[in-house]
Amino acid sequence: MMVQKEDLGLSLSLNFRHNIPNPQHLTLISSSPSASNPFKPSWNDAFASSDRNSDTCRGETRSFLRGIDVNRLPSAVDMEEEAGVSSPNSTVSSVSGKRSEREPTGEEHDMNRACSRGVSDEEDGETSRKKLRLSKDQSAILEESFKEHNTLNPKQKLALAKQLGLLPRQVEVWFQNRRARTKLKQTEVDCEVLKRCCENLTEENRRLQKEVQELRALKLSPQFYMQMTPPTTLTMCPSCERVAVPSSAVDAGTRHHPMGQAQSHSRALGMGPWGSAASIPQRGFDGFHH
DNA sequence: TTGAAGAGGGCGCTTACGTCA
DNA sequence: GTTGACGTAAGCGCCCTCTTC
Repeated sequence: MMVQKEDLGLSLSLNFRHNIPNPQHLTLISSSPSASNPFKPSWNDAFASSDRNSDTCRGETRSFLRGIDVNRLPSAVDMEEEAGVSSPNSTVSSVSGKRSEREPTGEEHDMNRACSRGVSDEEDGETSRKKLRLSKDQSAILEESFKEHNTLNPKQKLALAKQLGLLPRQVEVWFQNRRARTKLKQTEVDCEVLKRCCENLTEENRRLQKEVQELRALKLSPQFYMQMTPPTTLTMCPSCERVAVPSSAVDAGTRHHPMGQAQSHSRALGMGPWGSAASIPQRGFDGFHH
């Protein structure tokens, strides 16, 4: 289904109420409308006050939905509509996520059987689980709804189920699976970013190790120290990130600073903050200052 | 005010089915 | 026609939050 795949790329930054490993977790792509408004309360409140969102979507899609859905169950829809949301014996609870509550009634079981496209009653045994395939239009509408809000309250669920000619349970399952797919996609993206970050850090570590080796070589060869041009990696000013003039390691420290902040450029000498244990292994510099 | 019980919803994991190469 | 990979609808158990008593 192309719509879903495309939308996966657009909805990668959705936040979930649960299972957020880190509040500052990576959020890379946020072009989805749901990304800008990922939190449930505002959406639910908006829906509770009026069914504007659903009505808008419904108005655009209801017309062409009629008669196109191979799985459509008008009788089921009417039954759902008649079920009161607040009633403890309502269909909402009977089709909600819990297994004990999902035990289908006789009529609901018949609906589920009827939803099994192309499966005859003879083939559909009591223990077999026949899956229906949502139509492209149904998936598209669900995607549109998901873009607006990635969770549904019972009212929304019923409205969407009615609109699509599906059972509320089917809408609920679809949203659950859709959230799972979005999270999986986001996890993959985060993993890629972390991998690149790790590679960068590895490269940085390699560079610093090399720098340490160079400094150690300088330490072990003081007779060459004064004649040597400092390694280019050692002449970067840590404060202004300008490369010092390599004419002299000593001069490099003060050449381009009007205030003569020699301590900022003492790195080539193995002194100062960069030359201390702050960023370079201490054992490499023990005795170097003394 | 506090705590137990139940309902409802979400998520992770898994299974089973449909589709396609 | 068969098969394996893949996508996805759906089942199940657990956890959390909220409400009620």
